[in-house]
Amino acid sequence: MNTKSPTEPKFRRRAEARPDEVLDAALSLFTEKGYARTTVDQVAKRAGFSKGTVYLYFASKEAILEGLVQRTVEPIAEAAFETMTDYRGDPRPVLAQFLRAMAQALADSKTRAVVMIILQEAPAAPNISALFRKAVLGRALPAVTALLAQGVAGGHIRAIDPELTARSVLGPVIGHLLLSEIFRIRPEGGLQMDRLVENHLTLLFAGLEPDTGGAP
Amino acid sequence: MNTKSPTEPKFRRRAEARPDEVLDAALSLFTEKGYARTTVDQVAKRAGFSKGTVYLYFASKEAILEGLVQRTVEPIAEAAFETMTDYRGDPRPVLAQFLRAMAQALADSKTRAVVMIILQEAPAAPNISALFRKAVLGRALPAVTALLAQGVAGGHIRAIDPELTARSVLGPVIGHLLLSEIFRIRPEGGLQMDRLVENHLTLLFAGLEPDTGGAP
Amino acid sequence: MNTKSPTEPKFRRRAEARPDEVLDAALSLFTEKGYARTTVDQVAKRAGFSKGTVYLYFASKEAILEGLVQRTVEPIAEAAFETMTDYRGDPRPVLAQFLRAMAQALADSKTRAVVMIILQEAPAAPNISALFRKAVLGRALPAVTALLAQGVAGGHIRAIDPELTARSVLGPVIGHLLLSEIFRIRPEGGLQMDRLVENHLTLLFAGLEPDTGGAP
Amino acid sequence: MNTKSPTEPKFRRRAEARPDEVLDAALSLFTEKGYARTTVDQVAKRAGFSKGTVYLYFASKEAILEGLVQRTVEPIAEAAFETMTDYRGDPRPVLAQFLRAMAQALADSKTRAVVMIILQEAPAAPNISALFRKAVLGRALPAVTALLAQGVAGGHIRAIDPELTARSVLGPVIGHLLLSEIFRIRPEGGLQMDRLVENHLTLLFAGLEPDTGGAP
DNA sequence: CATGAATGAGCTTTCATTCAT
DNA sequence: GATGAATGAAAGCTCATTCAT
Repeated sequence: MNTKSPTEPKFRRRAEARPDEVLDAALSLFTEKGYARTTVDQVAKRAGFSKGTVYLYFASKEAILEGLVQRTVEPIAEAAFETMTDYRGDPRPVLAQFLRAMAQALADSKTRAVVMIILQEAPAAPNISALFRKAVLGRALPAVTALLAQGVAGGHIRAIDPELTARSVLGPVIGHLLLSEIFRIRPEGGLQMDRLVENHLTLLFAGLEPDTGGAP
Repeated sequence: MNTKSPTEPKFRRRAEARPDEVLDAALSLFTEKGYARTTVDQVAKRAGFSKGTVYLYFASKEAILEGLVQRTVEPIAEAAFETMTDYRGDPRPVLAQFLRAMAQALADSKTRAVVMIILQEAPAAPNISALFRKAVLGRALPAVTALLAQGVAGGHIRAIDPELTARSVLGPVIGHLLLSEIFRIRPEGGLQMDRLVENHLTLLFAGLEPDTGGAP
Repeated sequence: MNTKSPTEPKFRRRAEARPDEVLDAALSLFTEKGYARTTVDQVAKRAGFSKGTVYLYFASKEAILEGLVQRTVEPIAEAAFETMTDYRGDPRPVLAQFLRAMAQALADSKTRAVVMIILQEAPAAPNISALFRKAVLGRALPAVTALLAQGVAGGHIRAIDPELTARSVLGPVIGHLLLSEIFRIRPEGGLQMDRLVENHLTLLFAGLEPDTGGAP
Repeated sequence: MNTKSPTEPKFRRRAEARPDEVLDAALSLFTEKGYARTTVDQVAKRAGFSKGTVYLYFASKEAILEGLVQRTVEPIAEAAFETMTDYRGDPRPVLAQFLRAMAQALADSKTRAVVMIILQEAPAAPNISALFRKAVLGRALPAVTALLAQGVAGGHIRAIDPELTARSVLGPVIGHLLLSEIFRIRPEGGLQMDRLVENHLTLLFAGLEPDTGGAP
């Protein structure tokens, strides 16, 4: 027999979980209605406490958004960029590893939701976009570009433009995400980000194959 | 007895031009500050008349947004899908034509801006995203998918998954757009959407080349 | 029969009187309950329109306070300081004129109320106190001090400290005001600021009389 | 079984000191930022304990203000009015004694600060001003008035209006205080309330000298 | 006793929308 | 048709007060 009251206690003390509860509630609301149309009061209610409590943990509504981004972005960034530095040789195995890491990160629906919010709010919230640019894009794009450049230089891959080709590497993943999250257009059976990545890798790897000279 | 001033005003905008002027003003403001942070008054001022006049032509702020999307989306859709229906043969020339048409459409900064606004406001205004889905995506994706499927069936291209490969076809363009518009990450010298497309086509076409299993 | 509705029109247009109506309402409320405990909504209601209308004419609650001070302070300042510059001779007639001007200004209950509000809000609202200091005190005190100093130098009055004596000149008026407005302590029959000034002048003039040397 | 820690805490403030610590903290904050802009939390923090503890000793924020006034006002009142009752003769020595006592009381910066707070909060907290009126003004003014009246009656001083002259006696001290505390206008070298009083007494005593209409 | 997490009423301010002129 | 003054329902945020621990 449980000595605990059957109803939740009105006050839970010293809850270090609070900030995360706020972020979770905010995330679901921001996803549903967008940041601008979500009120702090709604966030509080969904998290299960009152407006004032939110402000105990976050200085402003915008700070909630930043907290959300920070919580999500760092892990993504960590996971993805370790293998790429100073690699020499055929870039393809590294690209495969990188894209699969992205697919895995984006398998988490919270991560996906935060990425979408970043894309949506970045133009109006400069520090959000700066944060994401610094932690993710500013590292991923140069890394892929450099990887491709040395692959071209070493004759491992076709002589494409490395900077533009970086978009061909990453773009399909982003596009797939957008179609799914914004327009609800996704393959039967769900997102299937890993299948997307594998199909994309097949195409990409064949595309990158150095020209052996003898095509009709 | 003519109570009217004998001199006609030198410039009198025709009333029919009004809605477009409102939409232009709204577009530039929505791009600068986002939909939510733009006031109807600002739109009116920038368009050169007063708040009340805006409401003469648009029933609500959201109607302006819808008008904006409608005005832009229709032409895009028209331009892009004519060649693709019931085509038989190697899909690559058609894909090239299609992607170049997209590049051209997106060369117009107004078009780009509207697309970005759709991405940003989609969760808040579902009818906006529905409009875009119906007019553009719901036609482009099936068309590309069908095109690829018959190419695979006819042995013109490698045996990839047509539905997923459609993302590999379109994704890089979307990704390039996002990087440029949201994060201001773009090649030196500007967007260069056509260079992106040409580089992408090179890669894509090589990637789609059927595996001949051993060259000539 | 009057075609006009017997009830006041809901919308009175282009009312240039609005700012003054707001200031009058604000003044009475600030006097009753203090600035901090008065809400903008109360000001609006008392002025006879809605909250939003107040913000059509004043950018913020604090701007109302500043408007109030500005409206009152300038006239006071103008009225009082003309005669005092570069005067040579017995200061007493000039002091009499000056104090009577003050008494007259403070005979207006709005002026009194604003002065009280300045005294009350100045410590917390630095620009208020700066405004009053610059327009009134920064001119009145040096003027009186200089007037007394030359009176002492010319042997017209007793050898007192001019700077401190300026407080003896002005203090009774201020004190009388405070007692009346804050503590409701006033002579039977009302404020009687002019009687106060006349009594004060009698005392002050006798006090300033140069010592003729022959006292017991 | 002693559950208490065996080592006594080195410094344990006696609980009786708490209210005074709260009042001191409140006084400094109210002086800095005004009553309305000071939060109970700030008071608690500055006093060195937590918000809840403040409410152990004071029922409300306003009760702190009242406590502050009460603590200060009583001693002033006691100090000042002993000599004045039923005095017969030339009022001037008594006035000197009284004003010097006031100067001494106001030499204490805490006392000055409380007086200023009373002036500022009076309209919002009528019981505050009532307290001060009852304890100080309601006694001081009649006392001074009566003293002057019997001085006039006895021919010791000029035939002025006793009630209004009471303002001439006290006003300079009040004015000096206001100039210094509200507008930071004070003589070089600080407040110098005693110099102000001495200068004022010189002037006042000469002013009160009965008109002998022709020297000895 | 002491704490500080939690509350929610209430504040200032904004702005989409209306409508008399 | 145009205008812009007026509205008032929110929104973000603060803070006096309470009370479980």
